[in-house]
Amino acid sequence: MEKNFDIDEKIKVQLAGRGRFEVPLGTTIAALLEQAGGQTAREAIAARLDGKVVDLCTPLQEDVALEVLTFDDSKGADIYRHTASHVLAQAVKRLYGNVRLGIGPAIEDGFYYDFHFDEPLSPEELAKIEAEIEKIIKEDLPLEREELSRAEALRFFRENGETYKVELVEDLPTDAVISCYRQGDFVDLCAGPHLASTGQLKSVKLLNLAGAYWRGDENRPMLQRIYGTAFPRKKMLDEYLLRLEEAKKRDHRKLGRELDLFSFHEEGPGFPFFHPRGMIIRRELERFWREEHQRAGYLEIQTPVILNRQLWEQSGHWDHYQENMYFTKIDEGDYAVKPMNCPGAMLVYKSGMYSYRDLPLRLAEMGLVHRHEKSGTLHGLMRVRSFTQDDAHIFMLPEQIEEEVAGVMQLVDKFYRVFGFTYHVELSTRPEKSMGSDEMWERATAALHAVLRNKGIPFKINEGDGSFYGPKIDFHLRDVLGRTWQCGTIQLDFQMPEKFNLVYIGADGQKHRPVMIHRVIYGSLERFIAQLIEHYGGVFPLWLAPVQAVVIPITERQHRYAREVQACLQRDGIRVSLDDRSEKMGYKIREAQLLKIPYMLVTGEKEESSGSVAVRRRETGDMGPVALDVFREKLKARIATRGEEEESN
RNA sequence: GCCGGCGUAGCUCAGCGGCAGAGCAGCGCACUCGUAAUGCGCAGGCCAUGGGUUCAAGUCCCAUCGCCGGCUCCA
Repeated sequence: MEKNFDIDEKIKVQLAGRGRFEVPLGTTIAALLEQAGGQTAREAIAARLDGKVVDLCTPLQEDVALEVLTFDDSKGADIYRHTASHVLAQAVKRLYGNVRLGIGPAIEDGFYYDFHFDEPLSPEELAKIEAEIEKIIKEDLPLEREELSRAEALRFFRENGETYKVELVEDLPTDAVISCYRQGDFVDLCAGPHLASTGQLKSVKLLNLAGAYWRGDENRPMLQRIYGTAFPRKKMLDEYLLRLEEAKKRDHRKLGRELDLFSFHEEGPGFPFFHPRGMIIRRELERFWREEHQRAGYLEIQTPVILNRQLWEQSGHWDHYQENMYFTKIDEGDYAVKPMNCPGAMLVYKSGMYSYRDLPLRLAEMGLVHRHEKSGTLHGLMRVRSFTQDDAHIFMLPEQIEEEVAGVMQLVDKFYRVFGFTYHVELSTRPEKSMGSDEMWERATAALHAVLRNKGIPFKINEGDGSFYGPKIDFHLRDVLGRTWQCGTIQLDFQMPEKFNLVYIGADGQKHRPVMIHRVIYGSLERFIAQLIEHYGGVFPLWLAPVQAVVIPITERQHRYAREVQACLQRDGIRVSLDDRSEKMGYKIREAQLLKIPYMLVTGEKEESSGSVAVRRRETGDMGPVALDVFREKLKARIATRGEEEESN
């Protein structure tokens, strides 16, 4: 018991949602919450004290406003999982003698901890570690915060051989408060806050094992990272695991194979092969893209895949991008396979003479680029070594920046809307290493700002994350599983026009330098298709479906009629196949459902005699008979609208 | 590229020193069927590739290639 001479002194606490409390000076938050009672108090993880997040064991020293953090609060969830990561570290320390600790933060949906083991850990051992974690939770060890001096901290971690922790302490700013958290026999350097005790953890699960460079630097040692997650209720963990399973089922690599869309082969690692069904999706995406770009005033170009070395030297790629490029020789001359389309577009611009009245000039290109990606980074269609960018370069007057950027944003919005993606926007500003005058940067960044503001679009600023030639706006798609993908980007570029000495003739008859926008909407056709596959779970909307309808005759007697039905729909450009195998109708339907074909047209005796088809929809099942020409017209209309107005039948 | 794991039939997987297996898919035959799997039969393999250990190697060891989970990087 602490002796306190001011034991009678009271302080006033404003507890959010619960009103005012008066308690003795030095009362801990936990004690106050116990007194207050209620659901929130029981689920409390930490508290926000006048805006600062602190442990529940923090004593109250003055009149304050207090807010309880629970798992529902993202900060609360982080604290919960951060404590789980400490328990993981404790378990590992108990089980393995010679192990050194790296770092162990909470991340989205979970946590990890990095360890240096003498002998690599095998995945089977995760179960053992999990069991030890359970034990520590049962032990219900209180977490105690202690602050110590830099010298004390260094001595402590040096004595314990924790070289990584020593490095962390050494790198802390001189004025930093250095704190450790202790739970039983385990002490870890940590700013906190934490749960009050390990017993507050309920469902902790270790998920996988991976290598990770110390401090993310590929020149430093590689540690072993254990990933896990934690939830206050078993049910929440189960739901999360179910979501992971669901994501696995939607994996575009699996669906790509099952739906026969594309393949990869050892003969060309990272180079995708598109199959006929996959090509249909590509072509439909391109068709939509061309229609919309023509409407938006773009002109399409195509530039060569292989270009001379000198061009890449001029563009700066030779110096800055060489390790990602492929090279070849033609008649003794050095050439490179293009990793980007811009230099080609520069040459197209330079082949003409432009007046200010010709601008903006919007040159679009479905450009196939090749980039040498490190072998370990390849990932299905998401990360490949050759891909098609839906590129465009807009050459314009400086005063046209705002309008053009707004135009691109509008186009981006139209595209993502069609696929049912929501998205958020990020604005990246001038990085350390960059080119151009301050004035240019300010002007460009202000222009991007202005467009976002005028459109009332909320955005996040990524300070210093722009490209070296200009600021940019990135679009992050959110798919049906809630994952986000960086997709479209709009980059302002003052550098390329300079390097290539681009000019236009102004109203004053003098030569001026145009400004350029570099932008993509799909990003890369390959990656976008991968996203679509996962977003839709392979269930493509009618206009993208590789097979839009399948005709299913019930017996051989209807084969002739079935062929007529197929031919009738094919004449109008509908992608329709015929399943005339000697199988039962149920079997054919099952197969069509698994292939996610939008319409199954059952043709039996009744349909033949009435010139109709029995329509079965992928989503809703049997819809009953419809006259063939009525169905055909409806289907055509539905395909043409690209799902903008889904009809009921 | 780095760390760890994995490569067996088209696909999903079993076999883990002693004769290479199953289900699905495929092919053939029979069945002619009304909204998610008809039956029978037949094929299908340089067990990723190259080396080694062993009387004997999918199985153990080494190397290479590819894939998977991460790190780094990125459309």
